[in-house]
Amino acid sequence: MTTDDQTRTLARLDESLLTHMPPFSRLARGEIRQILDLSTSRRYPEGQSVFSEGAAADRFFMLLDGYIRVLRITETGEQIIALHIPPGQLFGIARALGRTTYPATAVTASESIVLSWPTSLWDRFIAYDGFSTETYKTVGTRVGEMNNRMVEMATLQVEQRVANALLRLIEQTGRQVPEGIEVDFPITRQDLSELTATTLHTVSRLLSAWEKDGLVKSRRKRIVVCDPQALLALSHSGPKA
DNA sequence: ACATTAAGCGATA
DNA sequence: TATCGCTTAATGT
Repeated sequence: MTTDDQTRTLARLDESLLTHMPPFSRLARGEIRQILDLSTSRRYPEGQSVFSEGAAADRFFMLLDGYIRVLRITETGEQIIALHIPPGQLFGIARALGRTTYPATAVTASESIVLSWPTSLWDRFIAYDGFSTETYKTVGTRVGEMNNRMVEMATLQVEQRVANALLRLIEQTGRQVPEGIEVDFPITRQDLSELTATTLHTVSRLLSAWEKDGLVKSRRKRIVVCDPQALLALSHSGPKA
């Protein structure tokens, strides 16, 4: 929110941008044209805040490219990462949750292209064929994921939590590379620790140990999973003897 | 089985 | 050069 090329609309957007995004895939070309003409597109550099927890939800968003990190801040100022959002998904859809403020903060995990609309248009969007069923489907998926993570936090040990988090990351945002599957955006040990409720030190030690056993390969801000099978086995093995 | 503290090192800007 | 990401050891709970 500090430096602004604020609401700069990029060069005229092509309809094909949205035709294959689930919330809009059932719409006619003309409808998509209208929707695009009502939208504002903006590019965010890595690490930029798109909106903040508690702020008035005056807009809702569609991620065209990049990755969004959804996080909350605790009373003591620590960050908790709730989930990551891949391209093609809506976010900041407070109205879908019956809220007038954003329930969490959204930060770009990598350079991102974001489309947004005023929340006042939400009811109009809901009327579009397939829009509401698709958006509630993604809401359901996210709630389910966070629910699973709650159970994990309460029952699993740190090593298994981190293994699970890594598996989900490559499943949702993985990119095939020669050595294996790489998390598609820059991610630090600190980030991974905020995802799994542990410390960056523990994550660092785990990754070092896994790397020695050939399960992963990591450099600064980049993590490649070489052996998902072994990681999966680790993720649901009981406490160590 | 973990967290915390501290120290140090290479990469990055 | 200063900061950041990362590693490791030692120590505490």
